[in-house]
Amino acid sequence: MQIATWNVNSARARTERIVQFLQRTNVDVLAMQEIKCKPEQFPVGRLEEIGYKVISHGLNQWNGVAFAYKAELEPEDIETEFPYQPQFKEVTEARALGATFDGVRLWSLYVPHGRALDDPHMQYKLEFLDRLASHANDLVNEHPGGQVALMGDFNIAPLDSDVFDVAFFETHVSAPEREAFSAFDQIGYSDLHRDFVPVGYTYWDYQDLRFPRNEGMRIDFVLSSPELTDRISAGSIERDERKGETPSDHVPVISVLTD
DNA sequence: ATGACTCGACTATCGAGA
Repeated sequence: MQIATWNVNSARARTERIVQFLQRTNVDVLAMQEIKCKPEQFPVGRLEEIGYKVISHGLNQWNGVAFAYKAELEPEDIETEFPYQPQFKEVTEARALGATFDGVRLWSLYVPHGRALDDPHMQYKLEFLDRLASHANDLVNEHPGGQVALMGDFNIAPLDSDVFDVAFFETHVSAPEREAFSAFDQIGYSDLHRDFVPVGYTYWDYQDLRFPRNEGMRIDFVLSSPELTDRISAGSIERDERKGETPSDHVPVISVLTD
């Protein structure tokens, strides 16, 4: 099974990009973030034409998460939030979508940005990660041998080498954020791509020629439970997806799992 | 070239992104 994650920065603006990616890679499940639409606005018909179905969760033009999956798969136990997922301004935002495919529990996740170190959004981000780690820990404790993948835009660069200039950034590289990210390692989850692609970015800002200058950030990850980590046979960052007409500012990350 | 932001929204500036 091949799974992928991609912050598409609008499902509607990126429809043909998504279609071409699915046709080119033939992935079984694609977790998407920042779909920026409600389910009734998602271009479901276009994906059905190429043999994929869609589950999406979006409240408005912000955030939004989804799965595109091969039509023959049957997702189970769909959840549009995880237990104790924090709210922002009394709203549980569309930042998490869970579904089980062929016995593998997948979460499509769009971790809050944080905005600034002293912004309330940063506390929201840290709480979101803390409660996500709690849930991830519960999943493997309650189901020993459970295969779980936390897939998405974590909005954290864990290593200095994951950004083009660590001094340029305040958020995404701070100690509290990296500590929150390392909690997943402490409960046994692994970065599924680091061994295959030790160096490389997944995001380049649209501004200031960031992509031509290769000034990016590595902030999109697949964090896997031990039993799923045992199945990984290849991983890639699809850097070429940042090229061409109207790309997302993020590129897809693909994981190949043995059967 | 991979080239100087982009998206969707109260359609015209603006919040948000990172």
